[in-house]
Amino acid sequence: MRRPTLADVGAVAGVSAKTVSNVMLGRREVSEATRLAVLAAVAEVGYEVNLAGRGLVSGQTGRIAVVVPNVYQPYFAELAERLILALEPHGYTTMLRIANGGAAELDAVLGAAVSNVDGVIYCPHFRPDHDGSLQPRRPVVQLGGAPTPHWDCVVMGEFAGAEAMTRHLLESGRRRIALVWNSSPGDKPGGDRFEGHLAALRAHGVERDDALFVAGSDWDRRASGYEAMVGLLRSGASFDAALCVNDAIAVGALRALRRHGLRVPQDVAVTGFDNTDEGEFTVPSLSSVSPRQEEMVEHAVAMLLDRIAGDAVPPREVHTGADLVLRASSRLQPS
Amino acid sequence: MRRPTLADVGAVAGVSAKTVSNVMLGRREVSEATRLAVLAAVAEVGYEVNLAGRGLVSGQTGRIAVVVPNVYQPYFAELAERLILALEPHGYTTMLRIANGGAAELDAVLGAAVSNVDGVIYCPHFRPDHDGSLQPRRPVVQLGGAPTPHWDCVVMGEFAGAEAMTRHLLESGRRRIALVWNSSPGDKPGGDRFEGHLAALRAHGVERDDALFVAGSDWDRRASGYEAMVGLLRSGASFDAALCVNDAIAVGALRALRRHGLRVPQDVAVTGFDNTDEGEFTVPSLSSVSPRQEEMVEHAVAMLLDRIAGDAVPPREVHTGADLVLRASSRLQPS
DNA sequence: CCTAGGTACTTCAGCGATGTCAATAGTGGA
DNA sequence: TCCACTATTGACATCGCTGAAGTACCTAGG
Repeated sequence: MRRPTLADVGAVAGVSAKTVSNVMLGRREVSEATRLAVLAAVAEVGYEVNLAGRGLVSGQTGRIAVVVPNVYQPYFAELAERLILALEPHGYTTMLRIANGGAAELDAVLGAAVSNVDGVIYCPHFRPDHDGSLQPRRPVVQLGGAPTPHWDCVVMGEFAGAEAMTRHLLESGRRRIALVWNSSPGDKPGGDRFEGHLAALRAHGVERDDALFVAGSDWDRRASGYEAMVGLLRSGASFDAALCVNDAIAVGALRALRRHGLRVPQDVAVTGFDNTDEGEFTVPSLSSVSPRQEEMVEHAVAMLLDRIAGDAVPPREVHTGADLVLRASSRLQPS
Repeated sequence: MRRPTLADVGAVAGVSAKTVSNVMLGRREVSEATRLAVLAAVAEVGYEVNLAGRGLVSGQTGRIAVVVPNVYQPYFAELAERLILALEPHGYTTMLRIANGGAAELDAVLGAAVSNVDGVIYCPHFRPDHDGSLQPRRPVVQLGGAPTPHWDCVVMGEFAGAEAMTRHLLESGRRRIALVWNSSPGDKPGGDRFEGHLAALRAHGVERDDALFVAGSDWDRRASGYEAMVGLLRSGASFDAALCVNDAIAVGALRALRRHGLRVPQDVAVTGFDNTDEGEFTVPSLSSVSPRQEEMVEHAVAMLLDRIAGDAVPPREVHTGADLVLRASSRLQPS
């Protein structure tokens, strides 16, 4: 029960292996009669192209690695799904790789772990501290996260989104806005989301208060947001809003506030980031920044295909927008 | 800038390509001195094994296709992540394929779409109506869903889980248990979960009432559970519990009940299935059947590896257990 | 009738890696 | 000193496929 080869098909159809190859590749230099005979033989013996053989000749694999920190987090799951579906029509299959943490992520992008793919789409979790000493061996496009000058980046509207959401809170009369972030403990806040938040504060003449900054453990799990918010409540800080770094953290924070007897949004407004499906069903439903994933994925795929085709311009940055999705958790009136 | 080959490494190390190959494969018939020299040369030229070449010789690809209906649904996302991580230590990389709906799913399992992998792990969405006329061309293990006699199946504790949860509801004094299912409209309920539910009803002498069966659209999205529950409420049926076919549906149902002014669990107990992370953070937190995913994934991977190794016994069925995770949504006392 | 040019197909080499088997070097014993 | 044996290493063929180049046949134009 050996897997049939081109030669086997050719023997059945009465032509050479090369002619069968030409038919499989859709070449025109094959007569219609031969083509039909070959296709019949292909069906008869159940032939399937062996991509190893083809790849050996072409030097291409037809595969793209998508590197995400995890996939149980709705944000990355949705991203991964969109990427898989966007790559498919271009003839690429997707190797999904789970890698999180600086070293593992960089290895997944730069190391031997992703050999045998034509390119990499990298969705970072932490800001990678890559000093540029290692060059990627194949085209890399980074999707989200803090941009680096080492490869192409699609930068989501982090700054604009955080700024707009903070402005929304300020305009609703909130003044003491807590930040529930996901940096490792001891870390300083940073990144474009943080900068966007600061910009809005400055624009409204509100002073920044570091006592209102709290970070969960290094996972952006719901439980981490819960812990972080519990910590903030215990610290005795007073605040009337919580800008959470993403929806998962916000969901955890919502629960902590509820447990603590605080009403959302009357006592504290809560907002998230990513606009995951889940936010529509929380109690109260969650205001969030929607990052236009579709647009991001489109850009990432287009840039990667350019690179694979041999485009050699220096690394680019594409910036996408962000939209506010306002729901009950940040309105003054309860839903 | 051609990609270096075994011969290139050999030229640097002063040995033949074959010896380099032996080093890469970890063969013992290489002296320690040669081994070190080769490894140094590998690092120097940045050599990476070309899997196309290796695959051509070995006839293996080192890849497994994981077919899921979607990945934005936490149940499948968690499953996919576990599978990827479980396959990695065995030297396999995962091609994640998104396929939903009977035809697309079967094609993804049987058709040419998954050629060039060593095996397939298939997580079905609908019960596949496969008549067995098409034989899979490579080892297939089905993970979850209704078992078929056509390939190996890991059957989660659907019957046991649904029975236990229904029993729990009955023992808490609930008598009119609505079923919020995910079959297409017009479909009859079915499957082991349904049977498990019926068994528990029978055991308690409670009669089944088809007016309490409601199905969302064919997606197990949260929104679908919302719609389904709205429909049930509009129908005027009276019920004191809702056994939802999965957590996503349950989350939607919770929202619909809340909107309608019904209290959970005081007026209506709500339960889900899958025990996704999200259920811990809903309001109220969600009772759910936990399917022991870890165990399922373990079995699936083990069975697939057996098959790939050439195990030719007839298709097997492995049944895994299920655990009740009881939270506020099905307790009589509010949390 | 001959030839140029096209069509349809075949033959051949080679992509990179590894299995087979032969060759070589080194070791210990007679 | 020579031989048998083991431990390493190398030469070659091969996996399935496709690009390049070649062959056979046919048609049209002279």
